[in-house]
Amino acid sequence: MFRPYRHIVDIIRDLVWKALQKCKIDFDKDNIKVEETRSRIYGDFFTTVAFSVAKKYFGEKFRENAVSLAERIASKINKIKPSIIACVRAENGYINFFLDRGLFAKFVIEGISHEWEKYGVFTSKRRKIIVEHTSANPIHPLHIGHARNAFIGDCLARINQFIGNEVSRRFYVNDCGRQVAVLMYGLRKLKNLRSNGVKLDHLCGAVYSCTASLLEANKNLKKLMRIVGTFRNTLRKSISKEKHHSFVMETLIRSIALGQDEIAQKIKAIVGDSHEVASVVQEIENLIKNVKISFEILSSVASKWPRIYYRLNLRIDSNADTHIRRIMQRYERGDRETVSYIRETVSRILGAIINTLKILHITFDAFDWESDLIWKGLVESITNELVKRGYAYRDSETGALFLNVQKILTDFPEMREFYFEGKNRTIKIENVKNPVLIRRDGTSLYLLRDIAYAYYKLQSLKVDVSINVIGVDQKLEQKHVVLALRALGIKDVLSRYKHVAYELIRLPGRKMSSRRGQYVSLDEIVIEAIRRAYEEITHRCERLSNEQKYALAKEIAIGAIKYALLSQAPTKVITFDWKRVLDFEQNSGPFIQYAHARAASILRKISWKIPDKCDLSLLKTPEEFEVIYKLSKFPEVLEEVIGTHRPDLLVEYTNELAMLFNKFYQKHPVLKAENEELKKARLMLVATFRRVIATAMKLLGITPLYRM
RNA sequence: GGGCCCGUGAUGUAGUAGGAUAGCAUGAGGGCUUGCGGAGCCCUUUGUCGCGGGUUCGAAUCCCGCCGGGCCCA
Repeated sequence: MFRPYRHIVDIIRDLVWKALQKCKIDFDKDNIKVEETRSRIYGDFFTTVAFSVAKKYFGEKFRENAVSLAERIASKINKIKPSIIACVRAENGYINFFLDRGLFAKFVIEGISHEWEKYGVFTSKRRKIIVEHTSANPIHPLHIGHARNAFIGDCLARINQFIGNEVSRRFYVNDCGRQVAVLMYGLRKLKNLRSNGVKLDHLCGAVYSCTASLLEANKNLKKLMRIVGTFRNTLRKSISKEKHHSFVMETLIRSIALGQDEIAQKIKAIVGDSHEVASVVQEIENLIKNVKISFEILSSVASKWPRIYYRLNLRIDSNADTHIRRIMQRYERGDRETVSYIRETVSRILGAIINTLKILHITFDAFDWESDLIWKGLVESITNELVKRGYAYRDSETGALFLNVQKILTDFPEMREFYFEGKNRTIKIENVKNPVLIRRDGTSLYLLRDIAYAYYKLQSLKVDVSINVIGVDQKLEQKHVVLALRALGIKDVLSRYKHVAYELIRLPGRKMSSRRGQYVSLDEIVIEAIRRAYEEITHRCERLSNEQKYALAKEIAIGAIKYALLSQAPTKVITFDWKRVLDFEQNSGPFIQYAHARAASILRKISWKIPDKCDLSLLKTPEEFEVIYKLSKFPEVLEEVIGTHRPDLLVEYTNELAMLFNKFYQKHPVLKAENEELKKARLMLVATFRRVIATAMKLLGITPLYRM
């Protein structure tokens, strides 16, 4: 383990602490904050410890004391400092540290070359870890929302593996939900459906969207009809006194239903605005809005997949819901025919999904089927255990089985802060709502199966930590999972089960939805990106063969897509934009690949024979120093990424590193350096840079390119 | 109605365990190449850090209230 940045910070902290002691000032060493300066005019590191001390010991005359204190500390440090710190200056209460750039260069580059491809590993602890990610419903193609999930999960898995953890990448196959049953129902209605060369996940996605949209539209229509009936009665009652003709009511209903707002307004004016009438009108208007939306969706789905849509439209049953529920029940029960049909279909769709991910260099170690958890009896035993321990109860009124979150929060105080996120003063435990685990009709909810799965991962697979990349919309549900695990006796659940929440990707103006067929599929993005990259390459390198060009274009395209999606903090909502995803300019995947290729090109010219001995302390120019300084922070960045689950920090780091290298490259010749010694030292710097950025890129899942 | 997240130049963003002149990219304008690969580099331009209070020597950062967007639960 080599952590140069941290090493220097420790040295400085130690110096400051010793100086404080000499000044007879008592101050906790861990509270001495040493940071990187924002601008080099203030040196390379600084500390504000003088302010903290002044605040602690002198309330008034604060400023004077801080300033003079900083000066005293600085002069003390100057007497005892090691040679790697060139000088220490007090300015305005700040204490600034200037490195000896030559010694620093030697220290950092020698250290890195000792570790080489292992540089960046910041811990020696070995742990068994699961990273569960993507876990998309196996009924439609992946869209960019899933891509964000996959990239975050894959990056975290890669880093964990890199630092020496035993990592298992898992995909949770959600095959017991209603969605799968809906798809199966649709497929059955479309016997002998031909794929015509369409990838299976895309074909099934179309069937699913069409089926689900039709079902939703029917449901909304039925609801509307029902309420219109009620509305008539209400109106009759409230208007009869005024002896309006029923003709008026009919016209009102029709005008609302047809969206003739003006007419509706006029009639409402005549009828009058009793509360009763107003609320029913409101309800009808909402329902009509829903019906309208349903039909808009239907028309968009129909125009996308006319063949499937029209065939389905003719064949769908009026009681389709019953059929679907029956499919679910048969599957859960293990009915042989249903099982083999669903298993086979889902496996094939899953295969198509895996293919998409494989192109993006994302693979899995295991697929955990939801149905297996049920068939093995795990869900049942978890339920029994929760009941036995008194954390699940049957509600006499509703007949449903609830998870007793209130009791868990009462019994385990440490879970309160987690659940309320620090703001436990405003909410009371008795106001918390207990979630349902099993409905009255005996069907279980996702929550229960998710609890079983989480329990399985931690206890049966015996891992230290389970990292779960799941959208923020699941936040509450994930909290319930953690609470349930605590109730089941896992005491250290808070440190072992991590929900990595990421925001969803939106289409301009609306949410992405597989159910409604509104999405941009990952496959089409990949294809388009490769096409763009291929075009670009054709302009640049004419000599390459078509296969070589294609292979390069593929890696560049993948780099661009991954970069675009990983570069933003997971907490931010991304609105999808082709321009951003296909950006090959600066601050992009290809940009860092280009920097790597430039360094590789230099090294290729010396046949990769990196000088073994050279005077690294010759590397003193600002451009050289900045690259080295950035290199020294690599392990710290990885630690931060692991601690916060934020791959965007690594993306940012890599981009900055590439930028600094480009600046160095532009200004200082390497192979044509002023003298032989300097050339060797710069070659060493280039080799070290290439090594570190290659590691960083691999951790992001972006392929380092040697030519492009 | 209750809770969580986000709000930073025209656009997309970094910085939020308080610290110096708010960093970067895109866009726009100008310049650099017979080269260690120009998918690059340099310069110019654009900010009431959503709004209003408060705490502090010091606030984009912490506290309170509001506004806008997203999500979850009703």
